[in-house]
Amino acid sequence: MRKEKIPAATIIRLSVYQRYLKRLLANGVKVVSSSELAYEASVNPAQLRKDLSYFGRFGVRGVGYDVASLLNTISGILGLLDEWRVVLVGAGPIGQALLRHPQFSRQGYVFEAVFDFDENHIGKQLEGGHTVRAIEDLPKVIKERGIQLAVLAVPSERAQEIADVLVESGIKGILNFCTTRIRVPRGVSVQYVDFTILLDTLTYKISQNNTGNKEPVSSAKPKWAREHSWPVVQSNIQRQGVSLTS
Amino acid sequence: MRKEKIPAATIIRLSVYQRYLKRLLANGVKVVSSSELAYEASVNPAQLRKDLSYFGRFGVRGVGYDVASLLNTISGILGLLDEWRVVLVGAGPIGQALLRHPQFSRQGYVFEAVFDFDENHIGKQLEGGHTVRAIEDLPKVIKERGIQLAVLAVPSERAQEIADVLVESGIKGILNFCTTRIRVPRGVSVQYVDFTILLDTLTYKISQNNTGNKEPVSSAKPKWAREHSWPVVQSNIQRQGVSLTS
DNA sequence: TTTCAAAAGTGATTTTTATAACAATTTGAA
DNA sequence: TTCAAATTGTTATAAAAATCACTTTTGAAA
Ligand SMILES: NC(=O)c1ccc[n+]([C@@H]2O[C@H](COP(=O)([O-])OP(=O)(O)OC[C@H]3O[C@@H](n4cnc5c(N)ncnc54)[C@H](O)[C@@H]3O)[C@@H](O)[C@H]2O)c1
Ligand SMILES: NC(=O)c1ccc[n+]([C@@H]2O[C@H](COP(=O)([O-])OP(=O)(O)OC[C@H]3O[C@@H](n4cnc5c(N)ncnc54)[C@H](O)[C@@H]3O)[C@@H](O)[C@H]2O)c1
Repeated sequence: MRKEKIPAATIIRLSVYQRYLKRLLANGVKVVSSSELAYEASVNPAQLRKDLSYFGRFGVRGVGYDVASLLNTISGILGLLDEWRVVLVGAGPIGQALLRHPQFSRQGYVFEAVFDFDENHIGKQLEGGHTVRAIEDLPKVIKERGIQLAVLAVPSERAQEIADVLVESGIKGILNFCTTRIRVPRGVSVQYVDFTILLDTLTYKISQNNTGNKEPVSSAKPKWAREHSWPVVQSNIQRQGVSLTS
Repeated sequence: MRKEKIPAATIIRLSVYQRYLKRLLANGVKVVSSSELAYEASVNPAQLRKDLSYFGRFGVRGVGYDVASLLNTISGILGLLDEWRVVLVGAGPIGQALLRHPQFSRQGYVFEAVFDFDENHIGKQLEGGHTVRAIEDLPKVIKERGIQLAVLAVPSERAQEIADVLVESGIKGILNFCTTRIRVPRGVSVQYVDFTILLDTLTYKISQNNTGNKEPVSSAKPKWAREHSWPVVQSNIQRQGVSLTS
């Protein structure tokens, strides 16, 4: 445990586990086994245990994991015990859809300020109570409030220039909805949300199936699949995006 | 070439290459080398050549790749030479942001119909000319028009039941914005667009850095990095989501 | 108590993916 | 016509990640 390099996929899975743990907690479930939780997350139970083992030992052999405590542990690992303040750049349709959504605040993310370039937007009060500010104020606000996270939802051609400003102002993580890869220095992380690429992978698979060029379907159930009423789905955590990090 | 199992990450990268090829074509660039294109996509040039080699030989040694022809080839591989009709389920903020966006039609995706449950939405004319239809019509429309792709943007609690209807009606690929994993039978593909998970990976990394628990930074430039004016970013294609497929 | 079944933790193994290295081509200039 | 530079295609190697299989621990029932 510890020291070892932790796979990026592990972090993603932790986030998925966390979500199910929240649900279990809400349902009053006290204890959960690796198989149960892994099944919910559609991963191999050994994988789940391995994922956790990078960080310590949190279960009780023969028993399972305490839901509340594991949830707390994972939240801590992900850095989610504190509130995170976020700036939104680009108050277009995507940006506004995000602002409205309760999922973020539930997870501890708070939109602290919203910026746009368009004169027609600036000063407008948005649903949810945010007022759009001029992009010129961005560096000041970030620096003064020590904000570390940004959501980038400007037109893609603007992505790099805004990213440069964000980095310059001290932002450490960018959730990028734009369809261009951006370059950031080491120490700043970027995650891409790229719908069209995901659609393309769907069309690829459908085309494959249609042309009879099927994937070698391993029709055997995975050993760890439990009996249940719906079709068994092969666990399949896939690379699903491209991320520039440094 | 061929036969071999093709990594999911390869398909994602093809989509990224395709995007840059489009841009090159628009700029009148006729020929591109693996290093140039790979650099744009932030991957290793050997990786790019390997990716292409799964499907055939498309370049000219000593010269490079013909932009127009490679673009066409990749589009063909991804199944993007034809138009794809898509149904949207859930005309909330996310759904509407998608409808409005020109990126999709540019890539050959056409929203063929929009469905919602809410009486207040049904019948409404949305920006872009779509009329919201009652969810009850969904199976009929999908079957009659032979639609294979769906975008799922309903409240997450509804995700599974709607997915079941989609599958039952003949949908082969689902782009899922909901925050629950859905189960689908073999032969149907699902891709998840899950913003909060991506934010969580950002907070994880930032927390790591803040606690001094830094990643072992390999400060050496990758060999294939070219000289240029911005900071060199280590290529880093990461697992970036969780996808259930079958 | 003792025994058994359940289930975590983890080293060993397998599988998958990425990178490197180099032979084979091609072009163009000497 | 020959040589050198550029650049692909591909095999070999390395790295990373997932899975297996076994050991240990626990709790509860006999
Ligand atoms: N908007 C975000 O920032 C965000 C972030 C994370 C996740 N998501 C997820 O994306 C999905 C959509 O987000 P949103 O903000 O547009 O959601 P929303 O809940 O505001 O809107 C969903 C729409 O679906 C419709 N609907 C409800 N039940 C339906 C049914 N049975 N059949 C058809 N339509 C139905 C509703 O009438 C509404 O118009 C949600 O699952 C949400 O959790 C959104
Ligand atoms: N909406 C989608 O379905 C979708 C799909 C794929 C990709 N994207 C990408 O997501 C991003 C945002 O999408 P959208 O539909 O909200 O975009 P949009 O272009 O409609 O809105 C972007 C907003 O950014 C503002 N803006 C422009 N220049 C700015 C600047 N220099 N500084 C600050 N603000 C600026 C604009 O005024 C506008 O309000 C785009 O990059 C788009 O390519 C969106």
